[in-house]
Amino acid sequence: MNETSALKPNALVIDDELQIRRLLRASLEGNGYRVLEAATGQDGITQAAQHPPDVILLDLGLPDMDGVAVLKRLREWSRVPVLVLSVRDREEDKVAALDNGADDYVTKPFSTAELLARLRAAQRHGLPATESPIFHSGDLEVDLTGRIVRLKGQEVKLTATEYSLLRLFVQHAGKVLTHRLILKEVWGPAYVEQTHYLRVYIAHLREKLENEPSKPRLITTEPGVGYRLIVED
Amino acid sequence: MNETSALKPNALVIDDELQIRRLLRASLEGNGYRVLEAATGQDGITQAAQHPPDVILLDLGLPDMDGVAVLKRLREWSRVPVLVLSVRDREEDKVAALDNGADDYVTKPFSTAELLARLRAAQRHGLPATESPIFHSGDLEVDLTGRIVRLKGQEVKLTATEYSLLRLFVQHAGKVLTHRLILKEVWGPAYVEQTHYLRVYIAHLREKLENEPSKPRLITTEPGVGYRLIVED
DNA sequence: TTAGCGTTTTGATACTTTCTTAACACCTTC
DNA sequence: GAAGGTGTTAAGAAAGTATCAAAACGCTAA
Repeated sequence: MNETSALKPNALVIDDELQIRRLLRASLEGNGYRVLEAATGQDGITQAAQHPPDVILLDLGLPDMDGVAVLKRLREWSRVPVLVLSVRDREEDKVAALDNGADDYVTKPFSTAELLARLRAAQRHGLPATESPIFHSGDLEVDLTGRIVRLKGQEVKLTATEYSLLRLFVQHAGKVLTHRLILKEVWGPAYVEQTHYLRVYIAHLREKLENEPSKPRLITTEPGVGYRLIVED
Repeated sequence: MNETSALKPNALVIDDELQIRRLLRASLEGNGYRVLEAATGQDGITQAAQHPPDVILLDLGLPDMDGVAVLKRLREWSRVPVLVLSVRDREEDKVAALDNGADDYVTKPFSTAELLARLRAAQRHGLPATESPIFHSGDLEVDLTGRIVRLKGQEVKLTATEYSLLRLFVQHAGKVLTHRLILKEVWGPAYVEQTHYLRVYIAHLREKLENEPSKPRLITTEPGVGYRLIVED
């Protein structure tokens, strides 16, 4: 039974020097990041827009535009953590970068371990300490981060398997999920033929979540295909 | 962001050297901060709890306790931005501080302008200004700043492990915590498989905190998944 | 250094919940 | 009314959980 795997964070490296990019790619990939690269400020902005990264490493000495200008442009629409890398150690450069939205300023040459630690610190700022997103449909409420299911405000107890089935439906709310897909996601690839498991557990969920389990309104059957979670509101 | 901080942010300086405190006070007051001071780690923690500051400047070389220990204690209940000041320039000191929740690490001697800019950057991560650091649920009361647990007003003595387990629950009150997560946080990553530890200590907590330990209402079991602290009121 | 004490770790066993399987009823379509 | 897919129920098997208690550990004070 598989868990939702924590995805690798994406880091975007904006630096014109190939050597630095290589060094950073090696360090970052060795520490669980997926790395995107841009050699110019313009390209960096474009990439950040197309594939929003979890953190940006920005060199100040770019060929096409000033690093602080890149930062300003980014900050017009994004709050992604930005760690500035620079050979310049002048106070006013640091102040300018930090006051224009940089989360940290690291002077080259830098120690890899320190850089990674500062990166982790910067990433913490990215995550807002907000409430968890809650899925609603009719009387049903599902808090995916708290693993809490409520019906008309009242908590419903689900077993591990029931919950992981419901979570799959919530993650694809409104869409038809085929038997095979559900079995693969909830029980694992070896179980794609065991459609009777699915029937038993769909019955359990309906028993616990539907007003009239024999007339399901929440989890509907798509005969010959699969099931679907209906979204109301 | 709280009202006062919009006008004059409070900065708490934790440093044993009078000279440094004077220097920082001058710089900070000259730039619109209201300054509080503490000469020891213990006093710093107390002051932070009593007058929640908007930002903390923490020296690592304190006489009474290790700076990182102060940081850890603060992070048990507060997310206030902390800027570490230190004469130590060693990589492992920086990594330790940053990974234990510091927002930035500045090596002495520092440039005042840079320090102020880093301070502004740290403050931008502006975290929800101080909720009450005392948690309540039913008869239970947990004071995270003083590490005090009360039941119907009466203090309950918990061992170090019991407290750190309870603290984890309080910090994620209402949410289901998986066995693995709890074991990783309380015992360390090497113990994620030792679910037996967890059972024993959950039993201890229930024995000390529940009315009827065999019918737990406070710490509930989510079979096959983990445990959860129930929030009442 | 050692004795004593509270805490942590380990082990054994009883207990509870969930999973798996199977048997059968049902409904819809041809 | 047969056939295929679907729904319901229940029981044993398996997995996970609670509890008690003893052993090992580590700290403090004599």
